[in-house]
Amino acid sequence: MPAAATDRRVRRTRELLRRALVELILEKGYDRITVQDIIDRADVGRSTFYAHYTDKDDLLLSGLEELAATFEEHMERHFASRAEPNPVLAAFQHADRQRDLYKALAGKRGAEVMRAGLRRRIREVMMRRMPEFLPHRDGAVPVEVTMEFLLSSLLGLLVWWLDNDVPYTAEEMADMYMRLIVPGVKAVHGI
Amino acid sequence: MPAAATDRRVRRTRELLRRALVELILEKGYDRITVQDIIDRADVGRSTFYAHYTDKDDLLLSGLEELAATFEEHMERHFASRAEPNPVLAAFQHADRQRDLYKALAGKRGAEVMRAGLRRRIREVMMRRMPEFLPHRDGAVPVEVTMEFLLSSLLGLLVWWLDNDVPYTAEEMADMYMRLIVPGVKAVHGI
Amino acid sequence: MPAAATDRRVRRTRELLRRALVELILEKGYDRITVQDIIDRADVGRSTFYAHYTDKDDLLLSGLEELAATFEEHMERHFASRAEPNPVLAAFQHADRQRDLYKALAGKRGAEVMRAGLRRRIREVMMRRMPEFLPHRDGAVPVEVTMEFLLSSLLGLLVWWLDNDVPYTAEEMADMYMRLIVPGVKAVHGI
Amino acid sequence: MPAAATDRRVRRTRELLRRALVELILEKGYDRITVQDIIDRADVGRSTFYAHYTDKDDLLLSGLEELAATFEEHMERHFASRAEPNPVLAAFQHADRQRDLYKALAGKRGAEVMRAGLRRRIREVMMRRMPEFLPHRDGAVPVEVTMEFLLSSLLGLLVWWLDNDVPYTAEEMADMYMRLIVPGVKAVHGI
DNA sequence: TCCTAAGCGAGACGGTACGTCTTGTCTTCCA
DNA sequence: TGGAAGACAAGACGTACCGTCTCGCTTAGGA
Repeated sequence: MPAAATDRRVRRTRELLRRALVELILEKGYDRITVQDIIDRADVGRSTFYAHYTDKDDLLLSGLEELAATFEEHMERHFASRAEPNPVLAAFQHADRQRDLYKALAGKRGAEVMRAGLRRRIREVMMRRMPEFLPHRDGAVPVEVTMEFLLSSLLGLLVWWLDNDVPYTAEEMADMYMRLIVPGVKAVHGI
Repeated sequence: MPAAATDRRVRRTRELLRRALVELILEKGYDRITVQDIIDRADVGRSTFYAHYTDKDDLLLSGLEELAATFEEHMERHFASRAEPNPVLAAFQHADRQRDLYKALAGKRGAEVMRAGLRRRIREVMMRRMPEFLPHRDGAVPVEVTMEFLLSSLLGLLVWWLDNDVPYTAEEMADMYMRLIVPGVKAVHGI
Repeated sequence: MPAAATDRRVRRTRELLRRALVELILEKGYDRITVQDIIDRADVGRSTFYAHYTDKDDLLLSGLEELAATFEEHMERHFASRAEPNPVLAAFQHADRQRDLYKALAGKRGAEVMRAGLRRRIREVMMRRMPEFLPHRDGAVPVEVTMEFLLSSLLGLLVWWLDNDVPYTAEEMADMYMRLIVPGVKAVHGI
Repeated sequence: MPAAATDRRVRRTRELLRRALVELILEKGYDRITVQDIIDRADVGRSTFYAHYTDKDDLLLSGLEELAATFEEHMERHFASRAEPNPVLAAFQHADRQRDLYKALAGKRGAEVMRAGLRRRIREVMMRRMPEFLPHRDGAVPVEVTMEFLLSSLLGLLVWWLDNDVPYTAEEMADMYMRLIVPGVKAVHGI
């Protein structure tokens, strides 16, 4: 079996479908898209679509994996090249450089299921890193509360910034976010 | 015209439909509900449903109006009876006393469209009140950024608290939220 | 109980409904008419309609009774005033003088149920009169066959004449019909 | 494109639908049948029905085309095999051999729209053939009147014979019909 | 003159069928 | 042998009518 060639074709088809989905989301919003729209745009047969993805949602979420992969790379470069690396800044920068993709996936034209997946992933990362910075203290706010707080405010600002094309740079957004959260977190966790 | 009797019947039917929707959301989530489910539960004819609401969404959003109305009342009582009234606390309390309704409308089984509506409403209230407390200053974070920050973190914590039945009281939640945001807002806006 | 006045009102309402139906049939055909159309045109409440008739069909068929009644009168006058009375001619004349009513009830914009009722009624009259003129003979066509033949051809010509506003007089139509059927009937029944 | 296989499937589906309709008409009459009844009986999806026919009426009328096609064949065989071919006899024979189909389509359980279509088709055939046999003469009955007369009486007798399962053979019916009409037509058109 | 019963309008309602739309499965052919 | 074409079953959608119903208003005899 010519495995290499097959792989190439499979990859191509998947790419066509993903691209079509992103375009269509930006044009009319995830909810108004039908599978028919996608396969027409990708110029692919109906059965082909279902051979690769179980769902419209499945196709969408496959985009999340892709995004996460490129974000990892971006993070590594960021940490390698900076004296004071800041993951929040890295996130805003990454989003800025792939605005359309981010808007399609996380923005208001995107799908709730996508935002939920994004949230879960970031939460997982946070759960690994946070306890180290925010040791539990008597009388302090529980770590999980602080984490939901940080998560919601970060995602809220990020999506708002993207959706409305707010004219601040990634650096400005990250800076403002930090200035808003740091004092409270310090006060509450006594660091 | 027999307006009074007709009004009474109309009100009753709408109430049946709203109640049925809330029950069903809590049972299986908004997205999996069909109009047929709703009218079966409410024991109402299909055409009757469409005589009152254009949509499943329309019915859902009518619940938001209702909620907003009862919240107004709650707020007034709260401000009348307290030495140091706190709108955030009032919100957590109101949600606590109508947990099921709030979970159905704003929770993860509810609909995105509902959360968006809720967000818009709260934003409007904030837009009227905030500028007074957060006067614009050179070098400060723009008010709109602070507002999105406060909005996202408040809604994020509220929905997380409801959805997961996190065992803190409304008072504790409001207190933790305030402790997390106040220092940052003070620092940034110099008050 | 104020019976007289009540009767008057009832009669008026029924008349309004019948008139509305006939008008609407001529305008857009029986099948495309809804009960709502009728009561709007008659300016009558929905429940009033159903208080008087069970159905659109019921209202329609009530017109048949009315028609039959006026036809009876017409026949009597016809027989009283003519040396050689001819029921076929009487029928064409009666239809001619109430063209609109006939067209609405029996024509192509009318209803099948109406034509069937008309056919049944005429058949009943024929069944009482025919055997006298067409005594059963060996080898002859059975009376019932002849009767269906006469019935179909009479109604067919009558409706065709009305629906297409064919420019022959009632007298001419009756005459042609007679000239077409008499020789055959005479030959077959040996009279 | 897999045209052959698709064609086969399409034909099969249409056949299933037609068969289901005929069965249902004979069971409960055209008017009482719903599209749901038809697709349940044919074991076909709702959308499939509407992919092939716009309507219940459309499906019904497609049966007329089918009938006309088989009638053409029957006529040719009849004319080829007989010394004195008679179209009227051919019609009665054809109906006799497909009694159920004819009863469903043209009978009293069928639809008015079907009978109207049948009438129109036969009229068209007659219009091509009649003038040749019935040349216009002064004082004679106009050809169109004679034609409506022949059409109504033929269809009337045919449908009556089918609907009531009248125990005469096709030959007897054709013979009686001819004996009833020929003398009149001869007398009137002087042939 | 008031009372009261019937006829009536208005229109909400439960129910049923419609024709449309989308989904995910399947079969068949083609490259 | 994988992908394209597209027929198909399933079932929800929003619309259109139907026949039932409840409610007050009007009206004209009989008290």
